Amino acid sequence: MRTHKSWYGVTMDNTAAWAGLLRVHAALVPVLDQELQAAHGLPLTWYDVLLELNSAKDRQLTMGELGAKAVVSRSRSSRVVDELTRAGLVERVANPADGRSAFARITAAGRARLRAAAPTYLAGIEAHFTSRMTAAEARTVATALEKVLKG
Amino acid sequence: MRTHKSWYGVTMDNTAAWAGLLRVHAALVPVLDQELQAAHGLPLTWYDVLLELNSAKDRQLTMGELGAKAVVSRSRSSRVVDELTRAGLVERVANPADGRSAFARITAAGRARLRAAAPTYLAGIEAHFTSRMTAAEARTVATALEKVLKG
DNA sequence: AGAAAGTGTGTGCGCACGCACCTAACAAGG
DNA sequence: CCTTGTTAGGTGCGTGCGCACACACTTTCT
Repeated sequence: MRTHKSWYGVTMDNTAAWAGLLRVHAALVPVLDQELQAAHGLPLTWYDVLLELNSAKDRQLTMGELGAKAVVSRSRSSRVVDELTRAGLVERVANPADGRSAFARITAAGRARLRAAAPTYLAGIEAHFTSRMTAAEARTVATALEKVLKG
Repeated sequence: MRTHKSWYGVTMDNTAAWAGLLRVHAALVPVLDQELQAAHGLPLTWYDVLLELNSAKDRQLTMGELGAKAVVSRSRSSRVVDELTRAGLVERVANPADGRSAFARITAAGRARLRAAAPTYLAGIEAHFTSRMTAAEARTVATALEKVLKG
């Protein structure tokens, strides 16, 4: 140990990657969220849930699946789906195979809203994140973080 | 565009890095926070603030500086310093050069607590994050994210 | 010096979030 | 069929968080 200054600090080489992740998250999430909300009235959470539903089989997911795939928790997902339902972007549909669970399915309006908002989000990611690094670095970051998730 | 499936989704190559960052953050922060809290009664926010103060000149920082450097906002930093003061890990000391501002300075007890907690945090980062990628990848992630912050 | 503009902090307030619990519905075993 | 255990989902509740405001002090300008 103690190969670098302040061995118990996140400024150490081994932990610089993690420290950077924390800072970048803290810095960029509010910016992207506000850009998205200002341009399309969509909170980042709504976008994430809509995206997950849209890419799912039959464009629907149970609450459990949604909570597992999305960034937010299951209980939070349930409330977000409530809001999205009130906004007409998602509909709750009963699960014939299991009376306990109900699917959340994205509506046509939801898909339209998602398609409209996507360019804004992508442009924000590009402007604030991806454009600050090389393409090779972006690929490395992606593969490294995916390996972290798989573990 | 449309070089990959679902061009408006974060699963696209260009945005995979950002998507991974969001997921990894959501997955790991609660884990590391609970590990740290279970072992040393330190929330991750406390650790971050203590670390920032400890590495600052004279081991003290104004609220504005702290809010800028730490992961949390300035207003939140003020309250965290309150809690840390109550716990005896930080003390508020008046700024002779400016009557409005007051420094938050880490105490000896605070430094001891930080040094005790550090191995746990570092081990957690290693176990859940760094060990899942190669050393070269970790370096690339670190440099890429630092470039994002500098921009 | 006095007034006006600017800047650093603390704090009331509302919002987003997750945990723990509760209920309803399935599954297993007699 | 009834009982017991298990699982999915909704919801009350506490908490962490940042915004916007208020206040105190400082700086600048006349």
